[in-house]
Amino acid sequence: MIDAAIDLLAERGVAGFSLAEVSRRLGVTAGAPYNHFADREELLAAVGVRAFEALTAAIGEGAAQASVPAEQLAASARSYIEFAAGHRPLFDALFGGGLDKGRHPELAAAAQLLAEAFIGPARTICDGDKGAAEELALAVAATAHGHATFLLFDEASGPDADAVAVAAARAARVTLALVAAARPLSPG
Amino acid sequence: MIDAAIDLLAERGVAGFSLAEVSRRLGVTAGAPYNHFADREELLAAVGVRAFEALTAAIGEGAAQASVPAEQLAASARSYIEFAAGHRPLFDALFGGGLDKGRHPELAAAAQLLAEAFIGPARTICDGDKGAAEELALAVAATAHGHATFLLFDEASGPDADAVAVAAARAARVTLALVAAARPLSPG
DNA sequence: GTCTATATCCCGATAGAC
DNA sequence: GTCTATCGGGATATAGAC
Repeated sequence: MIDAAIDLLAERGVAGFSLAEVSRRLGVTAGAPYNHFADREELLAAVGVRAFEALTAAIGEGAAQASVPAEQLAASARSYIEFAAGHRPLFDALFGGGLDKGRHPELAAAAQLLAEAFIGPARTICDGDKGAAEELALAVAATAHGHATFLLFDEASGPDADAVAVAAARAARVTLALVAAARPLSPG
Repeated sequence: MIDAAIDLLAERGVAGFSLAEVSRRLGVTAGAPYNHFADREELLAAVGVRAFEALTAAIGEGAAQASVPAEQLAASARSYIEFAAGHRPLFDALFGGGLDKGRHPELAAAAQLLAEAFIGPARTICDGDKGAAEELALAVAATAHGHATFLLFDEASGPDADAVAVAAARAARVTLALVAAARPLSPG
């Protein structure tokens, strides 16, 4: 059922997402989902958890292709943007404001895992300084998110492959600059 | 009428935004707005233009409080985050995906003005190199946007003033790092 | 040219059958 | 414990009156 919800969200976006339509696709009547989820918001949260997991996985795969922490972060930023471009409705759903982290702890946990995907390499870079590592990780994630958002805004209808590549490259470049700034004493 | 729409958006968010409710507040019937706007999306776009203008103005006011370009950019980043925290529904509406820039050129123009608010100081910093200036501006804006988004996500219900200040300070710090990276040859 | 009245559709949620 | 049938509410958009 969550799968059907994801498909629907991917097709119609968060606005066109309704329990009734999910039911229709599953071949049941409109009220059936209420036995499995309290309301529309709860199903959305479940989808959000899946989306966070998918994004985290994409980040991880990107990072795995590099060996040095700085490049891992840069690859993560690239993956972040590619994910946003490739799974736009899910991405919108995550940060579009429809989800309330406070009411759904599982969502907070999934978001935390995403954050840690950035914190891992950052910790190595800022070896020892935990606060600096978290700030670097946040800065890199924020950079990736911002570039992703602006890309989606510019390419409102259909993401152009070239534009995605440009945005990803930019974010990676900025990431390396942030890494360099975070360890001014190490060899660049 | 746009004013009423803005008020409604500010109260109920983009999801609870409907032409019917706007009509109700104006004391007219549900179909009246269709003589002034083709459909719901068109009114939303008009509100989006206003929101972009307000954000651009806030950025400008922030920048005006500083004299040196690097500090102007940092102040702009702070203002960006404070605007997001202070006018959350409008901010969500801008980047929540409900707006199609392609179908509403006025929206693209308003977004362009916002971009230029960042490009101005960046141009001074990257004196001469236009490409570098635009890239720096984009990086700063992306950083501000990312920090703002994560702040709103964390503080889902009611933005805490301290959290806003922390996020704003972080974004400003990152901005200064980006400026420093953009002109490695100038005195820091 | 501006609004009212109306038609049509769809959604969320509850109460009750299998 | 899972679904069907249904109620009530509200939104979009059109057709027609002032």
